[in-house]
Formats: sequence, structure tokens, C-alpha cells
Amino acid sequence: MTDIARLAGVSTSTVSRALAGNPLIPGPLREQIVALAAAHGYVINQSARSLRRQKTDTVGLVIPLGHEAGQLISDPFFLEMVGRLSDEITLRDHAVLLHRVVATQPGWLDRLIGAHRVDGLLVIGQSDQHQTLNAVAAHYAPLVVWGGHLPDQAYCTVGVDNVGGARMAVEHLIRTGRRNIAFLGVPQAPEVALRHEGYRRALSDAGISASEALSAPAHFTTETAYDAMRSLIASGVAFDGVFAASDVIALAAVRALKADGRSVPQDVSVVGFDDSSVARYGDPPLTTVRQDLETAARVMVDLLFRRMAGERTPSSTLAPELILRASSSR
Amino acid sequence: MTDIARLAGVSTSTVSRALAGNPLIPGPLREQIVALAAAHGYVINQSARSLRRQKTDTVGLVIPLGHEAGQLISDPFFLEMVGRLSDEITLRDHAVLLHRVVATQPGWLDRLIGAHRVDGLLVIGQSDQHQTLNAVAAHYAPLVVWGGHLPDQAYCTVGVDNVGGARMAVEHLIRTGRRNIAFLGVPQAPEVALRHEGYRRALSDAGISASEALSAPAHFTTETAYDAMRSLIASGVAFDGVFAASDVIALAAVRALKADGRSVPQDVSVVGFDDSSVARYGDPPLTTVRQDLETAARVMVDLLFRRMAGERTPSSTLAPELILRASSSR
DNA sequence: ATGCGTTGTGCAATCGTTTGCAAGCCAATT
DNA sequence: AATTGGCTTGCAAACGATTGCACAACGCAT
Repeated sequence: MTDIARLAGVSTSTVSRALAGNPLIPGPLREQIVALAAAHGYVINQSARSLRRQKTDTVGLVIPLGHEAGQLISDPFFLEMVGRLSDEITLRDHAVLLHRVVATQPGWLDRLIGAHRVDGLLVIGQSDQHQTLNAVAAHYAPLVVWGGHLPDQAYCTVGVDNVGGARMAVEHLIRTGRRNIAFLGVPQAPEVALRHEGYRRALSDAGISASEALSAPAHFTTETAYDAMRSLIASGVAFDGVFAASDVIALAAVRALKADGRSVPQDVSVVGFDDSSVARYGDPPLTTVRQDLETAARVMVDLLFRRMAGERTPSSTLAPELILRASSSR
Repeated sequence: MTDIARLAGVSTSTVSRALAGNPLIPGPLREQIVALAAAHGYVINQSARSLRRQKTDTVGLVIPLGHEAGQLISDPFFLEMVGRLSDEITLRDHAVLLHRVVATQPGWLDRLIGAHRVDGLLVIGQSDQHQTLNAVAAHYAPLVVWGGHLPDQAYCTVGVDNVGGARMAVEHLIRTGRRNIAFLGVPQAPEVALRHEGYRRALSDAGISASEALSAPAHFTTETAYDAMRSLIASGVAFDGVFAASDVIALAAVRALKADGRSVPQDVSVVGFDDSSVARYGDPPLTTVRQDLETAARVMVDLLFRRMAGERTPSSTLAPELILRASSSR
């Protein structure tokens, strides 16, 4: 900047103001300086700018992998969410800092915040970090979390009605004559716990007793889901329907069922959750509970920016939609 | 930091050194300061640190969307790549800054670099920015690009042998008796152009003349791919095989074919490219050319870090693998 | 007591911006 | 001619770390 100032015959203050579009600097001079900077390929150093302004124009995107066995960001739903959120954040002229948090030592979130690299935080999925999030929300406002809505929750969430969505899925299975319906998912993550709750309620409303033996713990990865389905089959318990906590789990389950010689949906109806890209192209195409990611991302980013501006915003719950496809019989 | 220094009864220099694990500070004192910092939730301000050290411990992940009609990061292959690269970068204690570059005004890459927010850049896909990349590589070394290997290329790339991979795909189609093979993809992106080249060579080696009428322009999005397939069908040209430049395109093509009453693979064999997550679960599961993303990500990050350390590394080409599934007949 | 390493610490400059405050300039008013 | 006020512009102080250099303290040999 010093160079540009010398070239333009003014001080760095003037250059700084000109580049910031400050109306104190008269139009012609401002344009001349901007042109000069462009010609010399000068770009403002963001570290210095951030330090001085105490803001970074950057949003942190956090993917907690606390309860996951796998080490990587693999679920297509999460990845689509990353894409959607990035688009939305970029639209607002902010940069995106991606954080993949796996070894969740206590204080990881505070450290993220303390580093002052971001002006706000978007957390994709609560994982098993509900307490941490609650504690942090007490002193850090610009934080929006994608996930389930819990009763004792102090932070701002956006998410679909998981209980209602699960209910729609299971009621659909019951309506099409299924009685022994299995659940696939680990309830550590609140979203999954809520989906399990919806599953139980739908069953009990229909007068069906939910057997514990019908729930198998499957993480959000193909491998554990496949294994969970295999061991459910091996356990010998009878079932004619499966409600999975995600599409990836559902598709892995379909694969395991086929490997066992059962056909979908004739022998077993399968319903997933998310309606991520894989669901539509699945074999068979997957009946699933759609979460509208485009809206979700827009709402999350909107809430975050309002929080960054000092507003206190409430949580927001979106309506899920049941998408009927071939993996469940009519 | 001043506070911690006061509390510990030392100067900020000492605190800085203690926190950095500098052996100048004797063990016991160092531990005491570290403990004090932890107890007070003190975290080093990264803007200040970056400014002073002139490095950010951050890698930029760039997704150029120059030639794409759509506005967002949607292709699952790109997203999987983002996930894989993030994992690999995090493993090396660096942060990830995600850049989605859509309106590619000239100089966008220089502006990215000039802002000094990252120590190195990973570009996912050349898009139509080959010239830009070439120009920048002349003065900016820490840059690794995923994409096709071009003859006049000054920057470091990692990518599969696109010509060879496409050849394998098309030869497989020919071997199984297909003669009229269509190509789906826009050749603006070098990867796609190279795949088209492999397609042409395989045909001419088999003594089949490649008709221009068999190539349809499809972008990396479901919609344009679907439309491209529909208009190819509408054009009335006869074909019994399709080689698509990506899995997303291939699956959209399958959908369009089914909508027209043709069955896959009986009437038309379809082969994709990428082996992204959707391919395996497709209906029917997709024969495709696999790009090993795990290796790819590791190689890219490894090369980038060597370049950041000052080494001059050459480009690297990975071997593609043909994955046979049900979308093509044997 | 002096000299000389060795070790541990702090001073102060520096990284590249932004911005409050003051001052210079010029025209208009008294 | 002096005062006022509006525009422009620059000075210099932050922002919060890191680090070269100097110096203090200490033990030990002379």
C-alpha cells in the first residue's frame, strides 16, 4: 500500500480510504488510485485488515465428527450442505473456513472462537456435542447449528421436524401393511434420537409395540450400516419394513438385504431420510423424508448474519416432506 | 496475551515463546504459562499471528465454476474431493479456506493470492481457466491443480489419465458389441476434452467413424445432462451405447433413456466417469471409470506441501480403473 | 576481584492496515 | 482583514502477535 501511495503521490491513509470507497476522497482521485492499484496488482492484505478491524468477513463451517467411527467427511448429505452453505455465504461476500473437528477435546469450540479467524460459526450437525454447544452459546452469539431441536437448548438451531418426518415415514410403512418395522441409526446424535422418537410414536399410535430387538445401531457410514443390517438379519428377528436414519444407511441396508436374497420392496420396504442425491438414483429409488437443503442453507445463513449484526434470533424448524419412490410398496 | 503475561509475572515475549514451545523458556515456567493460558481460555489471535509471521497455516480450496451454467457446487465428485482434501489438510494441522469462484473476472486468482489469506492453493478442476492458471504459475509456486494434463502446461497437476480412462470405457462398449456410441459432455473443460479424445481414438482404432451427431453438450449438472440426452434422442440418430463425461451425466442420461422407453443395458449400454458415490447405488448400478479420490487427495496435498516448502514438483498422473456394473452388458 | 560463558528474560521494532483527530487550504461571510 | 466553515489530506496510534538483539544474573575458572 505504501508503494501505491508513493506512486499516487498521496499518503497511505488516502489510499486506504480510496480503496474502501470512502466518500471523503473525491471521485476522480479515488478512481485514479483504484486504477493504479489494479494496474499494479495490488491487493489488500487480509491479515492486517482483519487485525485492525477486528473482523474477518469470514464464516466458519464446522463439521463435528465426534460420535463417528469413520475419520472423514463422507455423508453426501453433509457434503451437499457444505456446498449449499458455501454458495449462500459467498453470495454475501464472506469467505468460508471449513473445520473438520474429529478429536473433540473439551474446549475445541472455544478455541475455534478464540482464534478470531471467523465472525460467526455454522455447525453442521450436533453430533454428541449438545452440552458443549449449550455452554458456548451463553457467551457467543453468532452461532447457528443445523440439527434437532431439543427442549433445554440455549443455542439457535435450524432443522426439520425430525419427529414429524420420522412419523410420516413410519406411518407410510404401516399404511402399506407393514407391521414389523426395524430402525437403523445411533441415537447419540439428537437428530437420530428424535427420528427414533417419531418412529416409536408412530408405532404406538398404531397399537404396535416397538421391540428393542428391531433397533440396530448404524452410524452415518456405509460400512457400519451394512454391518448393522447384516447382524439384524443374522439375529433372526422377523421384519418387513426398515426405517433408516439416513439415505446412506438405507441404501447400505438395501444392499445387505439383497445380499441375503430378500427383495425390496416385495419382502421388505425401506425408507430413508434426507433425500440426498443418492436417494433418487438408488436401486430401487429410495422412498425418503426430504430435507430441503436449499431453504435450510438460506435460513441458516440468514439467521447467522442477523446474529452477527447483534440481533437475537429464535430457532427455526422446517417442514419435512415424504417422497414416495420404489423402495417401499404402495 | 498481555493479561496472561501480567498474571504470570513475565513479559509478553516470554508468554509468546512459552506458548510456541520455544526451548529458550525452561520447562517448568513454560508449563505454568501454558496452564495459565488454558485456565483463562486464552487463544492466540490468528490474524495478528499471520500478519507477523507472514504465513497463515491455511490452504485455499478453489472450485472454479467458470464454464458451468449452474451457480452451485453440486457435483458429488467435486464435493467428495472437497471432503477428502479437507481431511488430508487437517491432518497436517492446516486450516481450509473454501473458495467458490463463479464470476471469473480476469485476475481472480491473483486477487486470491494477493490477499495473503493462504499459504497455498488447491484448485479442483481447471474449468476453462487453463490460461489463467498458466499465467499465475509463472510467479506463484504453491499451487496444485486437479485436472487434465495438457501439453503446454506450466502448473502442477494431479489427475487420472483421462484419455486412457475414456479409451477403456469405450473399448469395453465396443467389445460388448456396441457400435454407435454417443458422447455426453462439454469439451471446454480440459478433462472432458481429453475424455472426448480417448473416445475418438478408441472408435477410430476399432475402425468406427465417429459421427459428430453422436456428441451432445452436457454440463456437470443433472438438468443440462438430461436435456442433452433428450435432444439426442429427439434428433433421431441411432445409438446403442453412451459414454458420459461424469457419473451425474450418465445417471441423468439413464433417466432420460428410461423415460423414452429404452432399457439399460439391453437397448443402450451406459458408462460413466468418476465412480462417485451415486454410481454404485444407481439403478442400474453404473459401469464407470474410477478415479481413486483417496490417493488423489493424498498426492495433491503432498505435492502442495512440498511446493510450499520450496520444492519444485512435477505433475502426477494416476491410473484410472474400469468398474464393471450392470449399466453395460457383458 | 575480574573475566567469561551460559542461560533466561525483556525491550522495542515490525508485520500492513484503518481511523480519530488535527491541520491545511480556500472561498464565503462579516 | 479577520473569521468561519467546508473539503481534503496526513500524522500517528492502534490492532496483537513474533523475534533480533541486548542485557542481567549466575556459576565457574583465573
